[in-house]
Amino acid sequence: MATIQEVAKYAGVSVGSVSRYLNGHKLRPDNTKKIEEAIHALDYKENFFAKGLKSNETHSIGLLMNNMQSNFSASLVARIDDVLEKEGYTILLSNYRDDPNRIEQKIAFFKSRAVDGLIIVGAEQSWPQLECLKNCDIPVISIITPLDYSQTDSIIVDNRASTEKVISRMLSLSHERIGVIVAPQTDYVARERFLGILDAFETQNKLLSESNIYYGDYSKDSGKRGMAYLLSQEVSAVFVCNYNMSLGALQTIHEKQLVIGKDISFASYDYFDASDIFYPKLTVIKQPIKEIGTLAVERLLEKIRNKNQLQGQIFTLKNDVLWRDSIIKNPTKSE
Amino acid sequence: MATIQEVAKYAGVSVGSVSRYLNGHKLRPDNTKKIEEAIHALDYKENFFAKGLKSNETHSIGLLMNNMQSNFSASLVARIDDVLEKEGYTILLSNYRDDPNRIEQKIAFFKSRAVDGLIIVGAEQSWPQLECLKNCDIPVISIITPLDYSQTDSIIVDNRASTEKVISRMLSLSHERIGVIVAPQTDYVARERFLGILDAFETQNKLLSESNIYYGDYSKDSGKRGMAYLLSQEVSAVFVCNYNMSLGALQTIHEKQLVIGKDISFASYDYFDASDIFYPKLTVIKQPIKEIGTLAVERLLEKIRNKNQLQGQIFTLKNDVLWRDSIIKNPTKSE
DNA sequence: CTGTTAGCGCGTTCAG
DNA sequence: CTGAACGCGCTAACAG
Repeated sequence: MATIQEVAKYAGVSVGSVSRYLNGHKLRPDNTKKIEEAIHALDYKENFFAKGLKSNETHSIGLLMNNMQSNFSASLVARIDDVLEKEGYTILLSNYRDDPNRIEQKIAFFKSRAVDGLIIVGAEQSWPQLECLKNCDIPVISIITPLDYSQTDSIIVDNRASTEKVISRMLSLSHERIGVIVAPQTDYVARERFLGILDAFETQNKLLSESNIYYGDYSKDSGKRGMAYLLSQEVSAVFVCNYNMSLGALQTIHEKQLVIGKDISFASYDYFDASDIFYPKLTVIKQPIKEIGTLAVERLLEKIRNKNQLQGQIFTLKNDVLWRDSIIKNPTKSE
Repeated sequence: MATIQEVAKYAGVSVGSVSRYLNGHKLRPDNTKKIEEAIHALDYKENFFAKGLKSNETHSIGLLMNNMQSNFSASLVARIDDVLEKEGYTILLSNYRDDPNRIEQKIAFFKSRAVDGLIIVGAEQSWPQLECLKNCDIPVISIITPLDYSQTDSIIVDNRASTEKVISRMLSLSHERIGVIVAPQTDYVARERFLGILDAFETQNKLLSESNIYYGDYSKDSGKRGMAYLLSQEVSAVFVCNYNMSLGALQTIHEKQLVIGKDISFASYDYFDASDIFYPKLTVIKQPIKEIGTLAVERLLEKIRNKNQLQGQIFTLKNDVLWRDSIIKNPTKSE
């Protein structure tokens, strides 16, 4: 690898001139030309380490995912990569698998790699392991969950409002026994989505019976069990609060040979490839992944440029509801 | 950030001793103790750049994905991350979206970031943009497709044999009109899978009619059209060669209100979450993702330690076939 | 075993 | 506008 010194010697100028050339300063045309030739001839490439030693910048950001197994995760990573790439940045990726201890360790690890910023997906404010973000010297963006640290931006979606919409519609279609499979209420998004469900019932002055609520644990298996339980409660419509559990719920429905959009109405949170291959297609709440990714990167880079001086903000984006025929009017109710 | 010099001064020893301590050399117990205290008191952290300037190592590897939208991709990334993490390495991730030009550019980019090695997923030998791998100074592992460069390892699966198994079974179950949706034959995996199909027919002395082959383009939409076409050919069983096209095929099946495992037999290449939620579950060829990821990382690290001296090899892993009841005996044929 | 010191490649002073 | 020299933090080679 050619160094700046070699380029200088080859070009017959000083290293200072080469450095200035590389950093966009103007210098004598003949020198400029000689340097350009030298760089080309020697195939000079800047040295990442030497540069970083001075600038303390890597032009890379750390991306901490809570999991990697959903359409949401995969699309988000892809989007962030796309946007970042255009700015000459790259992703350091890691998956903390919903484990607060791992997240702490990974944050430290990324810092030791001198990332210029951090994007964290799905971290809970309540985790004590996040203390290290309190006085973090690099910019941090939280996605999915709001994090209340003075410098940290949060990008979230209207979990509550969008869930409310779907349940409202079910109620409007005369479903009186609506079953819901919810996630553990220890988590922010789980709570918000549940609140949206309650909002809908309240607005329409209806009551959600406790026996029509199944508390799952995010796993597909709990979705499966939940749906079996709810069917035993003779619900006519079901809403599932997350992707994995909806897979399990669908499995139960199919095993029992029930037909969605006929025997039962169904909707769930989170779009996935397969939501479109059923007939009818499934009604789902679709998060604006591209917008989330774009905004996250834009804000992060802005903070990097401002040396992390910007005050933390919360951005709330709107989900899309894909209305399909998996929800129908309750057939047991006539007008 | 405290430096090694400050630690040395605080501990009352020389920088050399501190450096040696940090690198695991033995030194006088009293000095060891003083240094440890100093490191703790000053909260010393090694400087990534200074270290790299000497060692030329980043303990990071570049991971180049062809896409990020399948279960396969997501699981592979997660696995590689897991295995790498234990060794103190991290992933630089990028997605070249099946674009040879982007791959070339990304390789250069990663090299400029001084990655210690490269894992490339799904690159085709025929791409001229891959020339840069010919005399690559860092280790390279190719996943999915074999790459014939002297230093490059390839980790592939038995596309051909596993496809052959599935088609053979369909033939054994008296299916005479088997439809297949295949991918463009410009790509390695597409060719292998197609060859597996042909193998099965040949072995059983049967003929695959050209009119029962649909050439898709990997897209879901082509799968949709392909299935509609094949149904018009009155096939009794269908095999789809990749994930996206199988989604489209399933959509058509459902739209036409056909029941898999009754009206039609179905199988496809690549496992996905939703393959399990149908009733019956879908027969799929499942790639050994974890083994692929583990082996890739192991070989890569081995090559890094050997300074890329190891001769390139091809490793072929075996797919798993998940046999489910989506394939049945051809009901129109009696014994 | 320990201390000293010369670079690694670059940016940024200075003095010219 | 240019060139020389220093220092970023660390390792390794050498001398003690």
